[in-house]
This record gives sequence, structure tokens and C-alpha cells, in this order.
Amino acid sequence: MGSVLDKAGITAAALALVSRKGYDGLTMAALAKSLGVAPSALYNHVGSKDDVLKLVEEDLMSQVDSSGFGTLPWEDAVRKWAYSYRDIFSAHTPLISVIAVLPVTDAPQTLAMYEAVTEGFLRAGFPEDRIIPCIVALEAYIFGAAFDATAPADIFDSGKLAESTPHFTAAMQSLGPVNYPSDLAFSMGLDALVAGFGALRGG
Amino acid sequence: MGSVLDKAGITAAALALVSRKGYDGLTMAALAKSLGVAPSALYNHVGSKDDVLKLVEEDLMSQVDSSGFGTLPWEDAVRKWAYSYRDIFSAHTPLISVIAVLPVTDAPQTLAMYEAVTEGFLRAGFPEDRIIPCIVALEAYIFGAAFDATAPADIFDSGKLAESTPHFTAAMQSLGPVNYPSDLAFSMGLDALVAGFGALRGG
DNA sequence: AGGGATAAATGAATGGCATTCATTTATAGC
DNA sequence: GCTATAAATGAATGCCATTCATTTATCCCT
Repeated sequence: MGSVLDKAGITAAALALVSRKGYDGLTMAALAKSLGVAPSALYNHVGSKDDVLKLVEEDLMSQVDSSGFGTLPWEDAVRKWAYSYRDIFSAHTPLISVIAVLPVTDAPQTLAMYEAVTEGFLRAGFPEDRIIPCIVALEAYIFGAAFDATAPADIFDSGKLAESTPHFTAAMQSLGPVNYPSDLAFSMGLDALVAGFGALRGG
Repeated sequence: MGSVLDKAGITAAALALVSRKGYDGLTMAALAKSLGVAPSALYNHVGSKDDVLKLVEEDLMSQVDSSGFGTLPWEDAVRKWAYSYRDIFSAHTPLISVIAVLPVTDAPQTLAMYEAVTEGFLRAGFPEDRIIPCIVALEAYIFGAAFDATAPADIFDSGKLAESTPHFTAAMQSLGPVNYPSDLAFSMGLDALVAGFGALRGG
């Protein structure tokens, strides 16, 4: 029986739904409706809602830009990769809790990204046994920064408690009109990680 | 009417429930039951379940160890703070998605932590306008690493796709028996951040 | 061409969830 | 002792993911 539904279609519909209604709007019922089908029909193709999230994750991973590792100096390639990774997942933070703990087995796009990055590190002269820890640390930073990027601008407003936190409040004010420096912070931390890890390269 | 319930009691009960049953077990019904009360009674004291999570967060924040900033050299104080912060939130990752986006207004413990850290950075000679970005970057790293710490050991098992990811698979094997180097990665990244940010200090 | 296996879609039902609300209960202040 | 008010109750609501028995349509084999 030729089915109306398949994983590619479900993935595309889920992505479209998320971009229209956000992750709160991504329910099995709404997803089914957008595909013109009963909710229970989805379960012939995915085992659970978490499976749908995995499909979405795989699609997003394939959009992360690892292309710099073939062409650019290592520092620039890492930066390009990290910015692209963060920008993509800033719009999909609800996935992070799922991904971060999700085995990579049977996730070809995700594995392909790791392979490209690992190869780039090898070519840059990293000792083999330092590469995975570097990637893990960078990923942790990227995921954390993705949350920051979606935070409200006034997240650090100390309000009526300002008097009891004078140094913090002054440090906030010294930033000027920008009161949540998520982009500056990301760039500073990334510079530090790139510099620190870059020193691990052998001749 | 002297009430059986108050915010301190709700917070304590929520923490106990989480440590017994995990965050899946933290439902308004279960929380009410553990307090010997009807679920609807909770709504006289908190506006929503998110409010309960905020109470828990505040309690956890007060446990983060910022004490090193008074006594230790800046590098050691940051490390101590970061490890304590990560260890606490590793056991509470479902809070991270909430916290990361939560305004700090009316969160005295959280603000107190920021104040202590800011003061430590000032004492160490940081320019005032660099402190908040450094803290934001460190926090992003810590939150991301907290997710890592709970990941299953075989998260990077490439399975049957191993042949198509030779460099990644080899890099994994070079780690030896440990196949998810969350602690090594955390320490390496933290070293890089501490070194990179430390260089921002003025005379 | 026909018939049986099978993949896919349906609709109804289930159980859990946060939250609301009208009502009752008990306390504190005058 | 009366009244205003804070707090607790229990029933109801609406949303959610998921299950299952049943129906529908297609493919393959003879």
C-alpha cells in the first residue's frame, strides 16, 4: 500500500509546524492535521513523539556548516562551524535537552558532521586522543550559548534588589544600552576555547 | 488561617520528590500528595508549576559555591565555582531550559551568586565591562556541560555506520576504555576559558 | 484474474497532566 | 460573637501522547 506518509514528509511537516507555531505547537494532533491524517496514523511510521524530534534533529544537523574544515585554516573553520551550529539550535532549544543525551547511533547526518569535524582536527595536527574531548567541550559551549541567544533582553534586570547587588548592577550598567551581551559573550568564549585548544596541536 | 503550606515547605517537598522520583515524577498531583493536600491547594501559594521550578532553582543557586572568590586566587575560585555549579545542575538538567531564559528579578539567591562572582572578578582586576560577558560565557559552558554529565556512556557509539566515519571512530577508540569523556572535556574547556579570560585582567 | 497476506489509516478510548472554580472550612481581628 | 479573609477541597475542563480493534487499500503469488 503506497502510503501518504513517510519519514521525510513527517520531518518536513514537523519543521514547518515548528516554524509557524513553535515547539508548543508541535503536538502529534497538530502534526497529523497538517498532514491531513489521523493522529494515530503517525504511529505506523514513528514510535513516539521523541522519534519525531530525532527526525527534526537529524535534519538540522545536516544544515550545520562543517565545510570550512576542508578549505579554511583550523581556527576559522571552527569558528564558522560553531556559529552555524549555535544559530541553528538557537531556534530549536527544546531539542537540546533531547539531543544532548541522545545516542548518535543510526543518526547518519549527526555522525557525518562529527566525521567532518574530526577530520579537520586531524588535518590541523591534533593528537587523536584529544579530538573528542575538544569537540565535546565545544558542543557543550554551543548548546549553552544557544539558550542564551533566546533569552529576553532584560533577563539580568536586578529590579528592586539592585541595592543589594551593587557590583553586579554596576557591571551591567557599564555595558551601555545593550543589556544582554549574548553575542559578545559567545565570541569571547569561543576565542578563548579556540586559542586554548589550538595550543594542543603538534608540529 | 495558619496554613499547612508555604513556599519553603513546597520547595523542600519538590526537592525531595525530585530526588526520589526524578523530574518526571514532579507533578502537581504528586507534590500535593507528598504535602498531604489537594492539588488545587498549591495554587493558593504558587501561580503555576513553573513557579515551583523557580523555587527549586533558587534553592539550588544558593548551594553553588562562590566562596572561593573571597579567599583563593581568581583561577582557582573560578574553577571551584564552575565545578560546583555544574555538579549541582547535572542532577537538575530539566531546570536548565527554564533558568536560562528566566529573568533574574526577584531571585535573590541567584542575584547573590552573580554579585559574589562579579566582585571576585573586580578584585582580580577585570575591566568592569568585560565581567558580565565572561560570566555569561562561563555559564553557557557550565549549562552545556551539565547535560553532558548525564549522557549515557555509549552516546558516541557509531554502530553499523562506523565504516563511513573512520576518523571519528578511530578518535573514539583512542580514548581507551572511557568512551564518553565528559569530565576530561569539562576540565579542558574550563582551562581554556580561564586562561583566555584571565588575560583580560589589567595590572 | 483472484485471493490472501500485509502495510497503512481510522476513530474511539485511556490515563495522565496542569489548571480553574464554586464551595466549604477555619482562623484572625474587631 | 460576628465578619472578613485566607486556605483547602473536590469536581470539572481541556489538552496531551499513546493504544487498539477495525477497516481499507495495495502488493504478490498462483
